Amino acid sequence: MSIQQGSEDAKTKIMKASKKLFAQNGYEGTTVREICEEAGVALALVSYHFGGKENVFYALFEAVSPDFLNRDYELQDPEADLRDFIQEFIKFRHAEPDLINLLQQEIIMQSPRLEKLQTYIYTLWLQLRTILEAGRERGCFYYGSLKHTLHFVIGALIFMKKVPALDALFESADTDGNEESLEDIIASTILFILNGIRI
Amino acid sequence: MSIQQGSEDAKTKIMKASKKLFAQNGYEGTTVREICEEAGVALALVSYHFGGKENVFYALFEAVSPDFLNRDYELQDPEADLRDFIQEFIKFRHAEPDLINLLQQEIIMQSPRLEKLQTYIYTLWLQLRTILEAGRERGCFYYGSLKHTLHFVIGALIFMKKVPALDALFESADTDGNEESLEDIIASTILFILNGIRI
DNA sequence: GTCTATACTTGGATAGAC
DNA sequence: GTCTATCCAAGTATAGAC
Repeated sequence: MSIQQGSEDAKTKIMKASKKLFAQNGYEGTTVREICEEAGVALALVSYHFGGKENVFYALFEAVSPDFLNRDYELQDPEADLRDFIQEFIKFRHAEPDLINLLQQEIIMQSPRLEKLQTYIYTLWLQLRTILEAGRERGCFYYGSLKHTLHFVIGALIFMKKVPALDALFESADTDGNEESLEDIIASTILFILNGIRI
Repeated sequence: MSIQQGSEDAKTKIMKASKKLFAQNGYEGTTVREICEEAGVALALVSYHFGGKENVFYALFEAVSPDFLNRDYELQDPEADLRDFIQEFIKFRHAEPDLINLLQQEIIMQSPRLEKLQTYIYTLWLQLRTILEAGRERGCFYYGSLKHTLHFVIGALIFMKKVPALDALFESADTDGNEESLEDIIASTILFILNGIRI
């Protein structure tokens, strides 16, 4: 066994390059040639290591193990659970922005690849649904339609993307020039969502 | 001049077909061949009438004149303005779901076509921003970061898509079997957003 | 204005040398 | 395990008849 020294192997390079490019230009908007050029390896290596473009895509998600996916909520205090859920989601989003970005694209495009990703997505949003339901039962939360509320919350959590075409819209939005720490973002997201459904 | 009788001309057929397919499979996921097949016309007619695939795309947005884009808010009562804005947006979304869907995809994918669509988008969300700012100044609304609040509200408004992969998540979410009238959706969206930012 | 047939381009995957 | 060179499929756009 050889110690990893200096440059990584082609497989790793391909995964890093593809994560970046997929997030930037989408799955279909990215070519294998671009990936290999970005990775600095030969074209053939995508087929050799992964067996095709599509498998590179799946490998990106398999490589990540989001701890919070397996988090078990006690549901004793749904409001605290919801705060925790939002916090964990935003932390993950912050750690893996490209992956979240890519996932978001795939969801919106209803890509045929979603089926194999269903496990990740479904588990995640099911936690949210369970918390929301428990909260309503216990009288912590108030909302009319669970379905719509899920849409609202997911939308608020997932839609956080830098859109060059809209930069001017958000620019100088908060002129006090404050830094946006991760904590600030978490706090204001929790505030917005909880206010939206709290009695 | 001839009266339109029975079947439309190829140009209209192409626009209808492409709106449907673009919304369903995305711009890049749709081929000119598919469009012409769906429209029941010959392949060459896309180039003949529009000068290429991309111009078909733009034609879809040029054809629509969303009245509410030019709506002028007095800002005397920001809360009422916001209610009105949400209502008008959802009504438009309901009337042109394919177009909103397509726009949403393009935004998330940061497509190169967004530049030419900027006019529509920018005007729309600028109205929202203006209302939010006026509301904060007048003490109707409370929120920490304008930028994040814009993200939340836009996310809540725009993310409303049937995702087959997540159907089971929303299914039987509201077991009371109520019909979802447009008014219900509007009401619950207004409720969620206003609660989120109201003092 | 609409058709059929085809040219041109690009992208994914493979063969075979090293 | 990585490379270069090549094949094949699919997509856009064009030419030319009707």
